[in-house]
Amino acid sequence: MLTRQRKSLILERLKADGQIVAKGFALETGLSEDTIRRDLRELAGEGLLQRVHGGALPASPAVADLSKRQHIATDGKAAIGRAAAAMVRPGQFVFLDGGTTTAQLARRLPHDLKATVVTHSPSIAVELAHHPHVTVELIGGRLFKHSMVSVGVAALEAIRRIRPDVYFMGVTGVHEDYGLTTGDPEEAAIKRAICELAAETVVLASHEKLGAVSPCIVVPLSHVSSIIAEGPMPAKLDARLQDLKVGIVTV
Amino acid sequence: MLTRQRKSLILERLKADGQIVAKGFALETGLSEDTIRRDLRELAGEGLLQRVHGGALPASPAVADLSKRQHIATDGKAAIGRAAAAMVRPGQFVFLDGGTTTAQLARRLPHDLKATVVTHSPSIAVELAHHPHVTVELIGGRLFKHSMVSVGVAALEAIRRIRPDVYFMGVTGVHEDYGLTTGDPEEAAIKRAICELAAETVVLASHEKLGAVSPCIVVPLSHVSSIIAEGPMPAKLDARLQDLKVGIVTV
DNA sequence: CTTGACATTACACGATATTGCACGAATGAT
DNA sequence: ATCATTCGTGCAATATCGTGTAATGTCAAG
Repeated sequence: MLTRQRKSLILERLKADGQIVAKGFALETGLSEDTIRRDLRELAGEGLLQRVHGGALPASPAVADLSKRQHIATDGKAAIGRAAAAMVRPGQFVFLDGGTTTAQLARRLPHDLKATVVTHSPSIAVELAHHPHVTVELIGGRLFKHSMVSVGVAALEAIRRIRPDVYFMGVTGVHEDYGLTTGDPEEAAIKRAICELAAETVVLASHEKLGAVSPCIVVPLSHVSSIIAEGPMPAKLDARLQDLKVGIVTV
Repeated sequence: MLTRQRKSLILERLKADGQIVAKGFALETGLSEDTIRRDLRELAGEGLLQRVHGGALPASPAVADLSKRQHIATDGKAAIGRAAAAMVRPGQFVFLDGGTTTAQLARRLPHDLKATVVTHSPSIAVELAHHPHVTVELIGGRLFKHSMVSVGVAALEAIRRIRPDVYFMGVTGVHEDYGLTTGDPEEAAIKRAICELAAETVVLASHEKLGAVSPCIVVPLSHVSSIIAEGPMPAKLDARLQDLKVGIVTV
């Protein structure tokens, strides 16, 4: 990777996330920490960003407006995204769910990854536009604005035609008895369909989802291959997952 | 290999990949690194690319992502967007093309408008998420990242099932003889399909598009109901449009 | 056909830039 | 106060750059 590209990548990320963590960024990009640190120092010298211990912040503190702050995902979601991104193998055919956590995943995919990503979320698609070697396949349908995903029969029909290697699913509840749940019945149906077609299903769950239950059941826990969760797993849920031989990754 | 060929090969590759690595390119082409470097230096001298250590990057930050381009929308595009937004009637079934101009349209739609908007562009869909009473229908397909629109057979198939009241089309060329043109054949085909299905087609053209021609023909001017253009219309084009009874709105 | 002017290319080499590593200093967390 | 990170600097290894030079190829005039 060329120096210039690296630097613009850093600035881009900085604008998107509102921060850069030197070590994390080095890991994501596969570059050495030294190089990243050097770049950060130089960019700071040019006044393009503000160097801080551990990473960097945008040069102008004005960027800290409220709308952007909302977009800054919690550290937990970022960590989940990073862990999930690391699971994607080159050449795979991946289905990405909608939601802020999966958006983090999309952003964290290695910059040089060659793969095909299918999604029913326009915001995820926009996110993936920056990845030069990722082919994006968009699932159409009626847009459910709350979650920013396509739903309805058109979406279902399009989904039925694909067989993803792995489905990264976002949910609002992961419960030992009720399984995976979400708030909208249409969305639940779509998730269910994808889950049944995908060879593997990986669930991304930030802390508040663990042990929680939402109105609509997606699938029981037995349909899940792995779960990437934030923080400590509640004992009951953990036991249940172990029982079902579901892979557990905590970040 | 001739110098000219080499140079155009370099520029072509640069446009496709967004970067050139001197050593790698030399290896691929079987040419010596010196030659490549010389070419790069010369091209940089002509301002056709940007020389960096290790290779070269595109001269214009035109490759800068669409989101950036949207934010620097010209006043003209904003005005076109506003005029077009005013044409939308409540309850209509509208197809919105991708592109920066149509993004302006989406942003300018009255906040209380009740209508259905179909689009094959995820960025337009994201834009429309803020409109509480607009139902959004997304057309899926393979994502053509340059323009951020779905293309391919899947997109075409989905489009064939709808009959929009009005199609707001963006193009890169509006010419008295060649009609409407754009840069990508797939995209042109999609535009053509939508145009044929829509009851009305309204073309949005910022100033630089008037009288211009791009490689791929979409449809002749006779297929257009109205055109919303920025600034003075070239005389020939104006005459031709009048002839064909195409409505003309200048902003 | 030969010759010489000119352009292009490949190679050599010193100069410069980049990178990764080591180590002591600085920083932040416990 | 202690400890683990993170930082910054110096340094050596490597990669890349630009220039000079010789070799090769092209072309037109003689």
